[in-house]
Parts: sequence; structure tokens; C-alpha cells
Amino acid sequence: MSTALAPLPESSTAHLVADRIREAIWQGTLRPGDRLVETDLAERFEISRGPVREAIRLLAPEGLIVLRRNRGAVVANPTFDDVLEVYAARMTLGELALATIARRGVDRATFDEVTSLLDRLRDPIVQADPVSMLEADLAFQDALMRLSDLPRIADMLENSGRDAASFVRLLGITYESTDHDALIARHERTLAAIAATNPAEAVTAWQDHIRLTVAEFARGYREVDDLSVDQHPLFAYPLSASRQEKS
Amino acid sequence: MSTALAPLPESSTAHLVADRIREAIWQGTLRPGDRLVETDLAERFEISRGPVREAIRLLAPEGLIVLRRNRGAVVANPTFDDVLEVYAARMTLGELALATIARRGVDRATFDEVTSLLDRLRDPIVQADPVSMLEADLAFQDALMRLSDLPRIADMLENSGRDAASFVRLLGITYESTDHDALIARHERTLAAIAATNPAEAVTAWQDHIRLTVAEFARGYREVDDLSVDQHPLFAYPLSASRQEKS
DNA sequence: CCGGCACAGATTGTTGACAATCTACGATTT
DNA sequence: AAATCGTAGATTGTCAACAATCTGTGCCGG
Repeated sequence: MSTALAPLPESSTAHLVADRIREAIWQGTLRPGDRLVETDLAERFEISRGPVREAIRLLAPEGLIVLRRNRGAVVANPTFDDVLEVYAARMTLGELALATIARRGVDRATFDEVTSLLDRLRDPIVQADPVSMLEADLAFQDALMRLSDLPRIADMLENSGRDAASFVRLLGITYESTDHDALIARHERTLAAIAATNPAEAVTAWQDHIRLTVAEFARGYREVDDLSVDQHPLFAYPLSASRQEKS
Repeated sequence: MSTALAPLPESSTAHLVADRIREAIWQGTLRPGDRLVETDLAERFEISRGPVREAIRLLAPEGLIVLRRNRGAVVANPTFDDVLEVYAARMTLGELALATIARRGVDRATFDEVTSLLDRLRDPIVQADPVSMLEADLAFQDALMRLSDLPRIADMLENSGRDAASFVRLLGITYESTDHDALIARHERTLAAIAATNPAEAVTAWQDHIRLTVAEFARGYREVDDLSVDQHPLFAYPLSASRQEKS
């Protein structure tokens, strides 16, 4: 299996620490505005400040934490507008990636491999835990976008995905109400479009997915009541759908 | 003036070092494949390894250098495809930003401030030095995109801009042949569209700018002879131009 | 002659101590 | 009483030494 072999793990101490911190934020242990004191974290993880410092610098460009010169880092306090912005970027970049994938086509083995990642989303045990569900969903979408052979854009999408997930958690949006079956169905629609090498459909499916996701969050977010995603400037029709023409 | 007051400089030692390294790459002092040894750099800058290490980690996500676990960092060895990918991302994200700007409109003072940044591009002394020209051009485009009030997307654009500039230099593309007047004219066209709050025109102007830029690079890059940018999948018409409708 | 193994040098990863900076609180001045 | 100043504590920024890892070279057995 190409997944089992060769993808050497990216596990430096700093990365491990960064993952832990991200996890803490997703789980609600760390809340917006909380200070990240290098000394404290170093003590807690029983390592020195160096790797902790590196982990913080690793998290900063993700927008998860804010750091100010000589004053340390605090957990970001995002607004719903930040979520919208991240998803807008995610939508556009995803269109580019998916149009490229669908245009070029994917060999069967690789395609099946990505498809199989959806199984985790169907696992009741995974579905029971919002954080696991989030991770499985992101893992699938990352693998999907990697098919584009556009590594930098895939990286940006991966970052934006983590960003989005973190922001949603930080805003206290209740993700539990999500209809898992509908989510999977949307992903399957995108996959079908790719299998049919139909860029237009792939892009449309993706746009719908993003818009539905954002709309769902808007419903789950108490402080936004009058947001109609379809009319929001960043997501308004007609979108960049025309990119896939001339295939 | 809002530019003179309050924008406290982001000058940590690590950032200064990162700038120096970037500059060295732009000037050709550091070439693709060259190793970045922490000890050497620390000696040269007469500081300890800590800040140097941090600078390298700062440069890595820009794609400027590649770092492998326990094996240090080397200057990236990009291909022309990398340039295309970066510009494709830059084009899409720029469309989003510019459509937003043109849709909302910009107050006169801020607009003039950004416009005035074009003056540096007209300075013969700046035009004489490719690196200065590059920096002035990036400074203008960054300021322009910041008008969108989409800080994350502006950040991505800033990074992609530096990326693009670095890659172009690393590929040894001769930037000297650039028609400075034409470049300025393209920027002025975008500005005019914004002033007229015409999103469609702003997006189109931007697309044309990117495509012309890429085409220019393709001409300056010996090893690519049969590239016609207009037909390249990542830049093919029709593009996401439709985004700005329903203004 | 070829593949595996072990060693030495070089380089990165980590650590704890020291220096510089910031925040908060209270004293001083007007 | 309000504002300014100054000090103490906490925290980040920097450093040099140590530990772990990697690369390459030469030896050995086959």
C-alpha cells in the first residue's frame, strides 16, 4: 500500500507539541484569550522551552494563536467573519484543485485509496466524538486535494482546514448536530464527479459542500441569526464555477 | 499619516535574519541546493544558533527552502511548474480580494495612499535594480490586497508574492527585460476599476496582469519554449471572472 | 568485486542558565 | 486626586554546551 509504505512520519518534538496544543484547543481545554506561557507548557510536557517555543511558532501562521513581540502568545479569539474568510479561501482554492483533478483524471488505485478514507467517517465510534469526526473529515479532504499534484495549494487547503476547524471550536459552535450521512453524501458526489472526469460538476459539488457547511455553522452559532450564506458577498452566486469549462 | 504612525515594525532578530537570507537568495548569493548550516549562518551574523534556527523555520513555509528531519535545510530547487502553481493560487485569491474591494469601495484617503506606492515603481533608480523593483512591486500589491479587509487572504497573497519572486530568481529568469511602464499601466487599470467600484473589471484586470506576468516569465525562461499561458489549464479562460457579478 | 557493518566527523536537536523586556503595582509629585 | 515615575516579578529572547542523529569512509566477510 502506498499509504503504509514510505510516508515517513513528520514527528519532531515541536510537531508533537503543536498537535497537543491544537488538540487542547479543539477539546476546549484552551479557550480564546488564554495565554500560552512557554515555561508552563515546557513543565507540563517535561521538556525544555526550545521545542515548545518552536511549536508555538508553528501554530502561529495557522492563525490559531496570536503572538505579540516580547509578550508571548495567546489563543486566538476569532469572529464568525474569520470563519467566513477562511471558508471563502478554502472554496476558491478547492475549486482550483478539484478542477485540476477532474480535468486530468485519477488512476483507479489512488482513487480507491482516497475513497476508502470515507469509511472512517461512517464509523459510529468516530461519529460519536466530534473531534474524531473532524479529524477524519479533514484527513479525507486533505488526501483528496493532494490528488491535484499541486502541493502548495494542497498545503494551503490543509492549513485552512485546520484553521476552520479550530475557529469553529473556538466559537463554541455545536458541531454535534451535523448530519453525518449528508456530509458523506456530499463528498461522494465530488468523488463521482472526479471519477467521471467532469470538472464542472466537481467544482459545483465542492461549492455546494462549502456553502452547506458554512450555513450549518451559521445555524449552530447563536450570535449570527440573519446570515444567509447564499447572499453573502464571499459566497454569492455565480461563483468561479466557469473555471472548469474548456476542459 | 496612517503609514507613519502606529505600524510598529515587526523586527525580531529572527525576522531580520530571515530577510537577509531571502535577500541573499534574490541576489543570487545563495543558489538552489545550497545548504543552510545553522552554525555557519550564526557565525556570519555574529549571533547564536537560536534566532538563525527560528529564521529558517520562518522561511520554510514560504517554500523558499526545504528542510528534512535532522538533516538541515537547503535552498529550494523549484521548477517552472512551481511558479505556475503559485501564480494560479495568487490569481484566484487575488480575484476574491479584489472583487471584495471593488464591491465595497474604498475611501479616498486610503485609496490615494495605496496609489502613491506606485510612485516608487516609476523611480528610475528603483527601476535600475531588479531586486528593488521586485520589492516595490510586492509592497504595492500587498497594500492593495490589504484593502480587502480579509487579513488572512492578504497574508496568503503576501506569501505567494514572495514565493513567486523567489522562485523566479532561483530559476534564473531574467527579469530585466520587463516593460516597467506596461506593468504600472496594468496596476493603474486595476486601481481604476476599484475607484469605479466595478468588480468585474477589477477581476479581469487582475487576471490579465497575472497572465501577462506569467507569460513574460515564460519568455524569459529558456527551458520553457512551447508554453502558451492562455491555454494552460491553471490559467485557461473562462476563469472565475463570474464571481463579481450580482454586485 | 559486492554488500553489510562500524566508526569518525559534521550537523541538528535539546537543554538549562543568563539577559532583555514587559506588566502590574505602589510611591511620589503636582 | 490624577498622572507620572520607579521598582519587583514574571516572561520572553538569547546564548553556549551537551546529546542525538546523520553522512560518508573504510573495513570486513562473502
